[in-house]
Amino acid sequence: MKKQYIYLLLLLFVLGACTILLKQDPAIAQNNTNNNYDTLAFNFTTYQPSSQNQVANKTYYSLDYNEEHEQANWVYYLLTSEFVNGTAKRKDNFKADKTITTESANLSDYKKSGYDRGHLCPAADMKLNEQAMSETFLLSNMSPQLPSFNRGEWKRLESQVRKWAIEEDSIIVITGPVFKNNIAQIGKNKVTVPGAYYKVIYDLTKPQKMTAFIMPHTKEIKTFTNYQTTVNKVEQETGIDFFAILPDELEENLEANSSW
DNA sequence: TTTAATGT
Repeated sequence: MKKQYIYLLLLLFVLGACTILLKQDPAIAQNNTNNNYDTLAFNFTTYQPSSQNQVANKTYYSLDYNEEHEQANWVYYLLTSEFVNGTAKRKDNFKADKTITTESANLSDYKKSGYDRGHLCPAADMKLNEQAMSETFLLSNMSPQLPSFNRGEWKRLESQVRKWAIEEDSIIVITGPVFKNNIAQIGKNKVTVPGAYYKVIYDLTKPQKMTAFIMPHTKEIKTFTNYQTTVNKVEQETGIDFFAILPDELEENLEANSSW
């Protein structure tokens, strides 16, 4: 009888140790639980960028809402092959984000503005399930984009990011506007039409690497590869601090290079 | 092709 208790205690101890070990790196630990997508739900704040305004957490991504410009400073999410290869279909159910305390932009702001409701987190990155897809249509995830930009070179960059997610298994993606040389303001809420957009990509698997893009928001534009840059450059342009949790030396090294 | 949207 006593021996059985000892074995039971031993088993519990081992299980406990395993749980603690798996929890050490949330983003990677989640990736190991292939069949439970709820753990991919956005409960990792480890690599969240510095916030300037209201952070709103969605199920599969989070964003920092900038009331002055009526759009996010950044959207941030983990992109895996499961998200890219999902089967959820677009429903184009654009809607205001009622969780934004200062109120998000609304549908009439964009109506007949001549600008697309451009997704910051693309709908095609959230094919995992209906809820994931639906949450990308919140107006807090939108930025007014020239149709030629949104459906052209920016779209091609978004496709490339999805290819990287499949190649690398999982990557962290951060996307947002650069509020410099802004083009216009649209609607009653005066939604800023930004002068440029950035993307920051971080592959956590070893060897770790980062890359970034800053693309001018213009009709005339070169192939997106011409706009590849470093995370440091994006920090300079936006004032956002990315991956502050990394050890300083690693952060400096990764952010100074565009090693993709 | 699908993806990303607008207008009817």
